[in-house]
Amino acid sequence: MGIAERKQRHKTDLRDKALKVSQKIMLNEGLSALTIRRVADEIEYSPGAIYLYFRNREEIVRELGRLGMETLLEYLQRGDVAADPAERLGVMALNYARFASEHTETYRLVFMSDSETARAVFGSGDDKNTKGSPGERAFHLLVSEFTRLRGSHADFAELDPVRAAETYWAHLHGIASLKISCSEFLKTPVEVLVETSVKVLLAGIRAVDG
Amino acid sequence: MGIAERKQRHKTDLRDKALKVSQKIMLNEGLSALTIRRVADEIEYSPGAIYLYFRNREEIVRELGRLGMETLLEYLQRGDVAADPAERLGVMALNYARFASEHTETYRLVFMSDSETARAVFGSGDDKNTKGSPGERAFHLLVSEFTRLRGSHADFAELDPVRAAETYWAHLHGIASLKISCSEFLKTPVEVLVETSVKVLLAGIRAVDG
DNA sequence: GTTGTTTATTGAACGCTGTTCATATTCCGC
DNA sequence: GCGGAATATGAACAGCGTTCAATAAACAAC
Repeated sequence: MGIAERKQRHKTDLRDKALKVSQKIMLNEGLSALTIRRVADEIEYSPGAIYLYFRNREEIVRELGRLGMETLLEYLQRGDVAADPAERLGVMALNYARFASEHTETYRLVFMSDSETARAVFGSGDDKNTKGSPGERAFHLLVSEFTRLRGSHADFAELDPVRAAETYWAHLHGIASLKISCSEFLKTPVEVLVETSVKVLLAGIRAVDG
Repeated sequence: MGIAERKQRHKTDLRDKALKVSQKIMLNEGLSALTIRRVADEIEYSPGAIYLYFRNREEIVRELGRLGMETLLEYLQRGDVAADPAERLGVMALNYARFASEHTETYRLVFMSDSETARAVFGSGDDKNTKGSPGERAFHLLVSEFTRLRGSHADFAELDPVRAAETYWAHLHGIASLKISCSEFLKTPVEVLVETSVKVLLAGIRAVDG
């Protein structure tokens, strides 16, 4: 049945093309420029054809969110260069901030718009992806790093890895998103803020939980 | 010249009414339900009339942001009940989180939408309001509390109040906004997260800057 | 190769949005 | 009462997401 296959391939090809175009539009002109008619124009189909591949605009946005989250995951994984868990957490923090500043529109889309989008990224997808959603995997990176930290330093013996990871992430997200939505509010450069925050947080966790 | 006054009063009355209605709509049905036609309907005027009182929809949203920020300011000022600076910072943090959860839509509008809105809230308004914008005043509350903390505890002698306030705010914002946009991501209840974060941050600041 | 059926695609339409503007109405000083 | 200014309207424009009857294309069967 090569025919059915070919048709299926054509269909997913078109879907991918639409997705790629959508991402290009979002990155270049912002999420508000991402309209059904615009995507249809770009792939040289009629607006209605988009609905053969996506339930609605929201589904496109959600997919872009997932794609973005995969990228964030890659950024975080580059923290592996360091040997010490604490140092790795520092590198991850800086990479997190770098992702936010280099992919502002994506970051906005995933973390600062309606909760439906976030759910698509963090929710354990229906697919039998055993590794979990990109959001879960990213969060797990932090958790396991804090677990490692607990094991390697006696000062952190009482640390709760999940709690610590949530605190860590929330803090990074606070810096990154404040910079995006209230750019002139934070006078201190983001890198400086992140670096000192990492120090403060680790010192604080050690003092409180240790 | 009673007539001109009356007309002016009528004009500002109508503007206020439109603003009040707009706020009601936003709070009850979300920002997306706030449309020009809807506001016009509610105050029983034609859609075009709105543009006699506001330059555009954005101006309405910005005003709602300012109003919301005034409320946040009130929430923060209730931290005055405590005597100790550190304790006051703790109360303020909890009140901040409470504001975000009780005025989710407003919080979203001010801190999680386009930077123009935030600029209206944080930017030193053109008006000769000597006390500064509500955003600046709110931030100043934190700064002065950290200044007080520095003066009252030898442990915090080297603390930079502005830097500390930024870190503090960013962290609170991180928790509040993550809870809003990725509600199921944070497993730990917000109050718990805020309380432990306050401890961690203060301990961390003491350890690093002290 | 022609037919019949299924699938893919279209283009017009609906109801909504913010915004503008010529028109109409209302009000005020004279 | 009259002229001019302020105020208000309602239709219009261009755009949006989305739906759907009508059409075109692709295929299977004969």
